[in-house]
Amino acid sequence: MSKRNGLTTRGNLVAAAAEIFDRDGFAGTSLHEVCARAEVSKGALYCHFPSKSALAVAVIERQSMLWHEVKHDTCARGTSPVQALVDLSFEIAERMRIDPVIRAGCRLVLDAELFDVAAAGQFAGCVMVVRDLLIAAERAGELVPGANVREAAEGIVAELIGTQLLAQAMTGECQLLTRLPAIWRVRLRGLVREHVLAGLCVDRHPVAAWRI
Amino acid sequence: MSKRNGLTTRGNLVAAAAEIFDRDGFAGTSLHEVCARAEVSKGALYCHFPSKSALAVAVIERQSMLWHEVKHDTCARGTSPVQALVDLSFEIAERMRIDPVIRAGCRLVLDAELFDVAAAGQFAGCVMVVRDLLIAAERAGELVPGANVREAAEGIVAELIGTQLLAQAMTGECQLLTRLPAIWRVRLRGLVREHVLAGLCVDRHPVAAWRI
Amino acid sequence: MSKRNGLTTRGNLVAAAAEIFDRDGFAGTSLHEVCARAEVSKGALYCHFPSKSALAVAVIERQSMLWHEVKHDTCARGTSPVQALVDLSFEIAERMRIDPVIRAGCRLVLDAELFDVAAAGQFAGCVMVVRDLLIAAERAGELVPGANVREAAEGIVAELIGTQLLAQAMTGECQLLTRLPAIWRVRLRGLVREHVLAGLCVDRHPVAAWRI
Amino acid sequence: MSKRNGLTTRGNLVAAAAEIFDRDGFAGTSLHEVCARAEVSKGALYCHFPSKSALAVAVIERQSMLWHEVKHDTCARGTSPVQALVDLSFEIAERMRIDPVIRAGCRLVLDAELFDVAAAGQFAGCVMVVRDLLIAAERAGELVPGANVREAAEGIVAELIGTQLLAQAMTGECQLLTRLPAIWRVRLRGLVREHVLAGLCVDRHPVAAWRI
DNA sequence: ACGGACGGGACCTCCCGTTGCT
DNA sequence: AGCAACGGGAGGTCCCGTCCGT
Repeated sequence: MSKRNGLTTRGNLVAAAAEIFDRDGFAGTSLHEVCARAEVSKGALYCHFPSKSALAVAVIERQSMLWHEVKHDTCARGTSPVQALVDLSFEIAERMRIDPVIRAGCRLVLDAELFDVAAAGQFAGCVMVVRDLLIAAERAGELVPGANVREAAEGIVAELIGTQLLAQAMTGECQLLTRLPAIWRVRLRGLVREHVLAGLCVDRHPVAAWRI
Repeated sequence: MSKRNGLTTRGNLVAAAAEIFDRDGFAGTSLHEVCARAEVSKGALYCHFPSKSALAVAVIERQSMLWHEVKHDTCARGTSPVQALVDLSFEIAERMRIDPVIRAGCRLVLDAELFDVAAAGQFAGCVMVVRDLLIAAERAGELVPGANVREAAEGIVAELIGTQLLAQAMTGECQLLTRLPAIWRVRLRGLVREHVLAGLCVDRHPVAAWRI
Repeated sequence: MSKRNGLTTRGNLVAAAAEIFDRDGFAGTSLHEVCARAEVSKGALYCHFPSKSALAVAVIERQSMLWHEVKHDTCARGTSPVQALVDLSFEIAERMRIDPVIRAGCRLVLDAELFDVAAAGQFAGCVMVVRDLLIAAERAGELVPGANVREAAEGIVAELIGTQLLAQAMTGECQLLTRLPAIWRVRLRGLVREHVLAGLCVDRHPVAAWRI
Repeated sequence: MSKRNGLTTRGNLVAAAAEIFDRDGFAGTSLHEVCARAEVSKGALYCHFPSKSALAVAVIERQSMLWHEVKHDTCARGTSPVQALVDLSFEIAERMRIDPVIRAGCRLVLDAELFDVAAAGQFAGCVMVVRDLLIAAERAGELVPGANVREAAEGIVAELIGTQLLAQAMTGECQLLTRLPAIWRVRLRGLVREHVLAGLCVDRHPVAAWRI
């Protein structure tokens, strides 16, 4: 077999692990299958990760990086903060539907207390991204006075996650995307000023294709 | 060992399984440990459940029964439907904190697609309970005109679940109870009439002790 | 459930055991499946047989009884001893094809040394039946002078069994019946007098239907 | 423990498996005991054979190889084809008595329909070896005119197998060797020309020691 | 005679992590 | 860096035989 780059091997392993963690959970995942999908051998895996847990942490960390990439891409469009928040939610929903890294990360944090630290950082990062956007919106005068930014940020993320899980459990598929407009209709009422709400586009803004 | 009743053994197994499924997930749970905790042997388990999956389904089904018990108990107090809904949410939150059957059921439905049918029924039952209360509230004239009952029910359940998961992942504990007032403040705004909202008690109503 | 006769239960168990021993061998047979097929419970089985081995021995003993039944039926037709021997072989071949008791008995004697005694008696009985017919033929002057009756009897039974196994292993089915004429052509040459051989009907003589 | 060669481990496993399959049959064999006898661990076995069935198939395949080795060795002596056939039968009989691979292979093909393909190939190979020798004998003018070579080959193998099984079941030991002269006396009559038969040595020709 | 919960024990499978070798 | 063989162990399954109750 041709020699691969070390980084390539590591990346393949994380990608393969994300897919199978997403499908089978942490305890249900076999490193053998991960190696087979990444087309490397067990020895190679243990060259990069000292244990199964370390591999899972790597998946979670990669998910965290994706969070910030998404936020950066969304903000780069130059829309208003609230609009950026809505767009961000669509982007998150889309990724929860198809990106194994995101899906696996969400699942792993529920699977084991081993990952508490990583998991906390993970969700905290997500909440922080939302809160930062809300703070920016507050500074831009888009929020109603007296809005509790921290509470709102946590509530938004919680509802997104809950909706995703509920939809997945009940329909077997993820329909978070189709529920987003209704969610925002409830969420933004009482949080965003009327005139901002009127100018908001609560729909999907396709961004440029992003690599898996 | 003395001979126990078959139903007692079965109940012990479900209770023990709920605790360990809750702690370790489906794939991470060892039937050996379940048997040890229930103080029965592997053979006895095999008498009642043909497989690990069947045991998990039994846990989920028992959770569904608890849902309806909770609803029944809550409605039996004779309060208004909206108040019953709020009280119900506190009851659910409390059980999510301490009742292994409820916790395990919530976790199992995320663990395997094997349980899709059971899981769908499970969450569907929960949504249905909420929706029934909302419909009763609508008939009692407690809701604002034009309220989308179905959407609201799904949104409420989704936010409760998401909040629970988020709190658990970030803090290691479940703090759904402390977040409920804030959740209802957002949720009921625009759904329930002002005068009803004013008379609402958004706090915990301890019910009679319930057996595990 | 209606009360069954004790003997009926025992007979059902032997019949069910024969089918499954035939299919799965001794070690591969589950008493659970035997009980299910016989529509009795484990307790009932252990009322009649103290162990799995005892059940197998009962199957073998029943097979021995069938051997002698077959011989009796065949001799009752009043043909010459050599003709009776040929007819008997067809009857044996037919039963090896469809009678679970015979098939299971043949298989069990190869499965465990636990049954050595029973097995020896089993095959010895079969050889004895053949030898008795050969002795009768010798007395009737149908054999060539100097024929070794004992050797011939063992050889005949050995070839029948070997042919059965070979055919079964190679074709997945038992074609002993179709090979019998060729076997007898070789076997009887040098054993039976020419004029007897000329009058012999080497073909299947269907006897009256026999119960399973 | 010191690292062994992969092929050595595999060979040890097949040899150990042959012994225990021979003694206990397929279903009655414990892979734990196989591993203990081969002095390898379960994991090592799993590296070479994905399942118990695969291990059994490997035993059968090795037996097939032994068949052809035996034929090759026998023919290499340069005797006449019929003499080679007789010598081959003694070799087979000897191996059936002491070679676990041969014994296990014979037993496995009766144990499970899983091995139908392997079993068919196994016995077909044995029949083919005999038939090839008979064809060579026919070309050498050693057979009587009109001899049915195919029928004779199958009959010979069938009688050898049947005799082996019968002797084993009745006496607990294998006495095929002692019965071979009598078998050949019957078998070769009417198949081989008189003058060839006269010069035949129907006795054991010890070959060079062969490795297990 | 019969039913079925029950005990305890292996069975095969398969997994995680290590080790010598390339 | 990467690999195949390997070690040890535990998991789920299922089985045989017992025991109480009917």
